[in-house]
Amino acid sequence: MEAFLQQLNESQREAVLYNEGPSLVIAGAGSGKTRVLTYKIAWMLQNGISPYNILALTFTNKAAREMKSRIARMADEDTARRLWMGTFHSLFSRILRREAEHTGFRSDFTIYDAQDSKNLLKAIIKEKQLDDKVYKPASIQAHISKVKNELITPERYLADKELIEYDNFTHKPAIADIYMTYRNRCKTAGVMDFDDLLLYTYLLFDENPEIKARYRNQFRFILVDEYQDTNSAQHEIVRQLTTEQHSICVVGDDAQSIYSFRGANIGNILDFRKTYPESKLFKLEQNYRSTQIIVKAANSLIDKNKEQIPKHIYSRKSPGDAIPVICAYSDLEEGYIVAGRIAEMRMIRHCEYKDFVILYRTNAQSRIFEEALRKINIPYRIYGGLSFYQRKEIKDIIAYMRLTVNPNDEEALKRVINYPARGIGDTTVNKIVATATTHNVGLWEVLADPLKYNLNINSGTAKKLESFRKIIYRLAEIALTQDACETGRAIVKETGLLGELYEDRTPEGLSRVQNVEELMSSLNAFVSSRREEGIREISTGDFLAEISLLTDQDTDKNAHADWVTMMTIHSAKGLEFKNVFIVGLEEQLFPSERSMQNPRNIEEERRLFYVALTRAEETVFLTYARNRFRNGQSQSCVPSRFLKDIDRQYLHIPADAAFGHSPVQPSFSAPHSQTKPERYTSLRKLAREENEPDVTVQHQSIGPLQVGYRIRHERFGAGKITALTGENENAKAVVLFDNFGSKQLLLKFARFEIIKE
DNA sequence: GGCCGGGGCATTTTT
DNA sequence: TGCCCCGGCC
Repeated sequence: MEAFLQQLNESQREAVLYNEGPSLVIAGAGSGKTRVLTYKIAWMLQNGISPYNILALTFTNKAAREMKSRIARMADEDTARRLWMGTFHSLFSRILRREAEHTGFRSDFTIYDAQDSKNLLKAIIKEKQLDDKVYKPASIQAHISKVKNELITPERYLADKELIEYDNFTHKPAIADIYMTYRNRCKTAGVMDFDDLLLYTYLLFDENPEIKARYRNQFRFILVDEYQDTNSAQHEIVRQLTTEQHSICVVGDDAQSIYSFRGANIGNILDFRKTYPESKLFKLEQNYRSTQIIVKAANSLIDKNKEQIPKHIYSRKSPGDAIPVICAYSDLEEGYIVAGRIAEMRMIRHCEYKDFVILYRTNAQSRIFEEALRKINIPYRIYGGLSFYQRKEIKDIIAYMRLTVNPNDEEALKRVINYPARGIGDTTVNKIVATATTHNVGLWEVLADPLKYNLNINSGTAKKLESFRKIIYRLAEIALTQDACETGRAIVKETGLLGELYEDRTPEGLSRVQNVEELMSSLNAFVSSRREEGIREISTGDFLAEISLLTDQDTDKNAHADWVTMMTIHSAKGLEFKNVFIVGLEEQLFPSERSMQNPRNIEEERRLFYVALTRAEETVFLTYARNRFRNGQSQSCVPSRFLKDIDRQYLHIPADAAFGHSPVQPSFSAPHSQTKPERYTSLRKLAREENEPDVTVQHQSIGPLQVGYRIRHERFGAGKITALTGENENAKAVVLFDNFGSKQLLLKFARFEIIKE
C-alpha cells in the first residue's frame, strides 16, 4: 500500500490520507478523481476499517461498478462486495426495503420509471377532468419531481402559501391536489418512483431518530462522488448521516455541474464548507488528460463564470495545437466538413475511428452528421436514444414480473391486462380504477374479488378478468417457489408474449424477439452470478430491484469496436477521446435559447462547453454554421458568445470564421513533441499486480485447475487463475479476467473451460 | 384493435 | 422539417 501512495501526486495523496473529519476534494477534469476515491477506500480497508462501515455513493451504476472492480483488485473481491458502494438510489432502496416496517411500504415495493409516473399523472389529470393542455403531464411531472427533491411532501405543499399562490398565479391551482392523489395512488399500489427513493429515505431518518442513529453509527466513513450533481434531498440525507466531525469526503468539480435541470444544486458543493465548517479542502489541479493548450483554453473560458471555487488547472503534457475554429455556410456543410476531417486525420495521423467523437448540444443535430458520415462510409455510433429497458417488449415482460411480485402495481397492471389481447378494454380498466379509488384499495384487490367491491361488469368481462387473474396467480406461485429465471421463462411462455412476437416477421419484429432473448440471457446471467457468489435463492424481486435502477448506459459492450462516436455533451461527461469535434457553436443553440434569460443558466451552459472541451486528449475542433435548418425553416445564425470567451491565443481562426474580432494567426504552430505514455498507465498495471486477496485456505490446485491456468468464463471471458481457495462446496477460484478485473468464482456453479495460452 | 392523418411541438437525462 | 400523440374511422 505504501507503494500505491508513491503513485499518487502530492495533492492526491493528501486527499487520500485525510480521514479525520469532513473534506471537500475539488477534482478538475482529468485529474484522477476516481483514483483518489478508490485509493482512499483501499487505504481505509488496509488500515483495518471494515467495509461495512464505509458508504460510497455515486450517480451511475457504471461509476460504482468501475470503482468496485478497482478496489477488488487492490483489496479483494469479497471485501469489495461488502462495501456499501452504489448509486444513491440503489443503496437507499436497499435501506427502504430493509426498514420497510417503518415506511408504510412493503419490502417488495416495485419501482415506477419516468414513463410510468407520467402515465399515472396523465390518468389522474384525466380522471379529475382537468385540461391536459393546461396541466401538461410532462411539466406536472417535472414540477412534482422538483418539489420532491426539495423534500416537500403533499402535506407540506398544501401548507406552503408561496407554492399555492404561485400555482394560482400560473392558473394551475390543482397541482397540489394532483400531487396528493399521485402520492396516495403510489402508496396503495405499493410503488415508489425514483424521487421517492430519496424522499422516503429522508423521511425514514427524520421520523425515526434511532434508525438514523444506527446508520450514522454504521457509516463512519462516507464518500460521495460527483458532489456537484447532488440535489437537495441527497445533500440532506448525507447531512442526516453525518456529524460535523464525521469522516465525510465529497469529491466533485463545480466547473462540471451541468444537471441543474434535473434538480442538481451547485450550491451543495459551493457551500460545503459552510455546511461543514471544520472541513478541509483539497484541490486536484493537475490534468493528466489534455494538452496544455486545451487546458488553458478551457481555463480561460470558465474564468468568465462568477460562481466558482478558485482553482488553477494545469497540464504537463505537450502544448499541442491551437484549436481550429471552423465556420460552415450551413448545417449541411458543417456535416461534410467534420466527416471530411475525420477521414483525413485518420489517414494522415493514423488515428482510428474510435479516437473521434462529435459532441453536440441537442440530439436533433445528430442526423446531419449521420448522413455525412454514411455518405463517405465512416462507421459511427450514436449514444442515447431509447434504452434497452425502455423498449416496449422488454417493459411488457418486466411489467409481468412486477405483477408477480406486487400485483397492486397499477401501471404494470394497466400495461399488460390486455396484452396480449384478452378483450379487456379501457372501459373495464377505468371501472376497476374507479372502484379501487372509491374503496381506497389497490387494483388487484378489486380484481381478486370483484363482487366484494360491486364491480359493475357483465359476465363475459368477468370471465376474461378471471382468466387474467389466473395467469397472474400461476406466475406468482412460480415466482414464490422458483428462481427468477424460471419465472421469466414462465412469463414468456404462459402469457403468449413470445408467440405474439414470433408472428411478426419484419426486421423490427425480429429485433424484438432478439431483445427478449437478451433479457432472458441477462436474467440467466444474474441468477448464475448470484449463485457463484454463494447465494441460493434468487427471486424475481431481487432481479427487479436490480434492473429497475439500471440503464443500458451501463452496458458498454462493443466499447472497443472501431467507430466514430456521436453524443450530446451531457452524456460525454466523464469520458475522454483523442479528438473531439464540438459542433453547432451558435447563439440560441449553444447557449440554448432557453438559457438566455438567466445568467445562472448561461453559466451552466458555459460549464457545459467546459465539459466538452476537457473531453479531448489531443485535438479539439470548434465548428459553427452560418445558416441552419431549425423547426422547419432555415435560420441565419450568429457564432456563439462562448467562442469569444476563449482566450484567442489558443484558437486558430481562419479569415472566413471570424467572429467579433479580426482574424489572427495562431500563436502556437505546434512543435510536435508526441505525447509520452502517461504515468497513469504504468500505475494502473502496478496497482493490479500488488493486490491478490488474502484468503484463508490456499491451494496450488483443485481438481484439474491450477493456479496460473487460463480459463474462459461464459460471461467474463478469458482470465488467469490467481488463487484457489476453500474446500469442496466452498471451493473458489480467484480469477483475474482480462476485461472484468478480479472475480471469485464458486466452483460448484461457475461455468468456464480451461484454455491454453 | 389497428391504421391513418391532423395538430402541436420542438434542450440537456440518470435513477 | 419531422416526430409523437391523439382521435376518428374501418
